[in-house]
Amino acid sequence: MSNQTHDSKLPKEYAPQDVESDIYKKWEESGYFNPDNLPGDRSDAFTISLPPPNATGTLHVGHAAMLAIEDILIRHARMQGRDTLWVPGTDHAAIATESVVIKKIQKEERIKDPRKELGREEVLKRIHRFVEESRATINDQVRAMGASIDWSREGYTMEPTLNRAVNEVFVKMYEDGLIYRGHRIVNWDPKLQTTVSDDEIEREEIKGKFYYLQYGPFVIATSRPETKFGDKYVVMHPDDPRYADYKHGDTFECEWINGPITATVIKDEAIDMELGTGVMTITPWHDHTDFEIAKRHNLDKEQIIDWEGKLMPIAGEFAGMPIIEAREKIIEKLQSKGLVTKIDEDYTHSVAKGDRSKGLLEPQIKEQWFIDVNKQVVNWKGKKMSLKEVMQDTVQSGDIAIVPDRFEKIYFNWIDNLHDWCISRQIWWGHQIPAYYRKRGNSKSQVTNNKQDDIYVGIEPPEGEEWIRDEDTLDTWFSSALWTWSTLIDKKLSEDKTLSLQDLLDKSPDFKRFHPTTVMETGYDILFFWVARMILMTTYATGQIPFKTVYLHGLVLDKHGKKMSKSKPETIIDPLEMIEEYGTDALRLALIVGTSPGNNQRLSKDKIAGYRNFINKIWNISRFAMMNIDKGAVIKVSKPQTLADKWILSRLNTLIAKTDTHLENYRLSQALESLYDFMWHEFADWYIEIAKREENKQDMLVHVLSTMLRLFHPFIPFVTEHIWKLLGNHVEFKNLFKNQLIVTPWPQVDHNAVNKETEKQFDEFKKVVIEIRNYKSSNAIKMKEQIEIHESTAKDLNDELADLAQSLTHVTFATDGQQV
RNA sequence: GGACGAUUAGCUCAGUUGGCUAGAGCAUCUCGUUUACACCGAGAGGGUCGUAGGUUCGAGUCCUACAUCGUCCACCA
Repeated sequence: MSNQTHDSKLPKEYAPQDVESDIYKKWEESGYFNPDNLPGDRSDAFTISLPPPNATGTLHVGHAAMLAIEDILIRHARMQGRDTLWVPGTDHAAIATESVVIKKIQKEERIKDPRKELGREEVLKRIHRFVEESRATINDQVRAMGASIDWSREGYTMEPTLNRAVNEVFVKMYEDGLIYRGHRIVNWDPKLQTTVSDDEIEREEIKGKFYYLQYGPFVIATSRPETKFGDKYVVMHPDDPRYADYKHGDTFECEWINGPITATVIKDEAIDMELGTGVMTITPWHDHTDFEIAKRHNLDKEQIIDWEGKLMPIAGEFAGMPIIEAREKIIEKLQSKGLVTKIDEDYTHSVAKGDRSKGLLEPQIKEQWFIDVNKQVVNWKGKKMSLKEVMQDTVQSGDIAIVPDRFEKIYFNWIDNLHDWCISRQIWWGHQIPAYYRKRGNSKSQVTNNKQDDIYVGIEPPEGEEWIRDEDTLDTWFSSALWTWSTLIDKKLSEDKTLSLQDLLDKSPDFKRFHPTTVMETGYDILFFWVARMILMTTYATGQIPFKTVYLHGLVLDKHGKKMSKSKPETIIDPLEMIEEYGTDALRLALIVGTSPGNNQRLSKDKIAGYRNFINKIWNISRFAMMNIDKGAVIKVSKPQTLADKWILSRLNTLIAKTDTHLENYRLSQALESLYDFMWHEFADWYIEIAKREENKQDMLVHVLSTMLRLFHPFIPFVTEHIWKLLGNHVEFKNLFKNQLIVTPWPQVDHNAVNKETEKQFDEFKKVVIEIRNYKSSNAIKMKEQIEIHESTAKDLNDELADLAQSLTHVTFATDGQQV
């Protein structure tokens, strides 16, 4: 029974589950999420690109927080009459998705090595299908959060338009010499069989052994003896007095793991004299520092560990062994030769692990594609700058602001340490690199991507069958970095291959209308991965900044301040379960109140339940109003009659101004706390209590309530929309309810209504009432029908207020405020 | 090793450019079924704002040092 239109039968408790999905449907049908359909004249664009959730898994509570924050900003802007767009989309999440699907195939179909057994085409087909399914699931969950997203503009990092953008940027960078292919030391993940970028590394402190080995006349120290087979260079600082007798380039014979070798002395300033013995041997193939030293002195490099993480034939009897296993055995052998001088059993050092695979990474030399971050060829503000410099400039100049601003320091710190970005990945799922190779001359051997090949880089494949495309795909962040503008490119236009990238941008109406975007709201944990790279790629490709403000939220932790993790299901708060139990609005409040940008927050069911109670309070305030207002009444905003009226109007307008200021400065939590406090502790606790005792409150009640519904709407869209409709059915008021949905306008401050003197008077009155109640409470036991009131307490009140005070305290005292 | 945070009531946290007699929610205690709400109402207790200095008419807020916890970064052999 739909009894909710009969006010007398409005239930005492608000049941979000009964109304939320219908309300969302109405919103979608209204078309208001699409700025093209918004009423009014709108020119000032307000755009947010939704950070695309990964195509894997489901929505977690971190996503929920992100959606709540962005929806608040978006709804507020829309109600203010701005040209408001929120673009959604999905990220293909290359490595993450591919490994999830591979594992799924292995488990469900018992195919050991899907890549080998099914082939590239079939595997990609499966991944596509998987992504389609999980995209639909995620989008429904985004809807459940109430996000007022323009679904008609949904983007996807693997769609043709974005692929076009990716290829265009790649080619442009290649032609500018910003993308190059070269043998560099990369982070190799033996588990996933691909390179990963510096930012995809997790470092972990581990305890291990530290071995001191006799190497000819020197003692060298290492934690990785298994890399030492090929070491034939011994390096020391040129100024080290201990080794002054040895000259750069000196050679000597010495006994080593698998027999005698000839070693060469190298002097290099990278050596720390204080550390260990001040001497080390180098393994350029498997260590970043060593690689740099070898490069400086043009030394030989040799691979010791293969791509699976096993020792190569150079290791002799140890060949084929995994490194950990080999380590002990090598030491045993060295010990038998008397070459181990000392073993430090308790040595902490850090190791690199892949943040996806969690497996140990091995530095390897490999020919890969890189983006040069130091080459000064980027046009920016009339100068030639490097990508690094442009990234610095955007924030330094204030073009982009980061909230909270302390992250600007962290951002600069990251740029200072930034190396060339390795962008090629040896996986299938992703944007394939638009590079093609052709064997030079008439060699019959296979194309090997080496220097002897011709290279062609372009949007379209080159003519001729002998060209073979690079098998590798691009780092997923390469495409995500284009997100703010690639999603605004007109999809039809992008099919026209005759247009340049610049043409595409110039001719895409959405790009011109909505870019740069207004706010990028995302977690601080992907500041480097994504935010910085959007700045890098967007400034380069479009000449524009991607966004004006970066708002960073913190992590959502469990009740005990721990990260929620899949391995500990009891710590996980599932947003969908919370929505089911408490309603979306309550969850949204719990995710916003008490949080501040850049700081982690704790979430518990208790907190959500607390805000569920508040939602119900709003419901009952509205219920009271509707029970006390004649059905079908035509409401006008009449002049305030009593002190209480003037007071609530003054407070209401102060609140509107305060809410505006807070929201403009991204202080969402404080905006909400002011609203909460007014609604409950001023409107409900005082004004409504007085409204029960004073006459003619209909106009004022509708005015305050409808204003509050609008102020609250960005934060708690469902319950406010629901009440808005009920109220619209109940009374007529300034035509505000006729369009049924709360879209516009945002309440304006009536400065005339703000009166500090009135507020002060009312505060005095409140004080008296509280004092009486307090007195009554402390004398509860002796009290019967009446109570003695000190003259001083009530003497300031006029007759009218004295009556009111009596009524509010259920105390009778004599007229003139005299004691009884 | 470098950088950045946090430290405010029993718990979780706000506190905007220095003006605060330091706030909220939860928890605790007392009272209360007054026709919006027990997912409620009325009241109470509870903090020398990590420590030590400094700047200022005035500091939770700015500066310095220290302590504890946490996060990020780094090519320590």
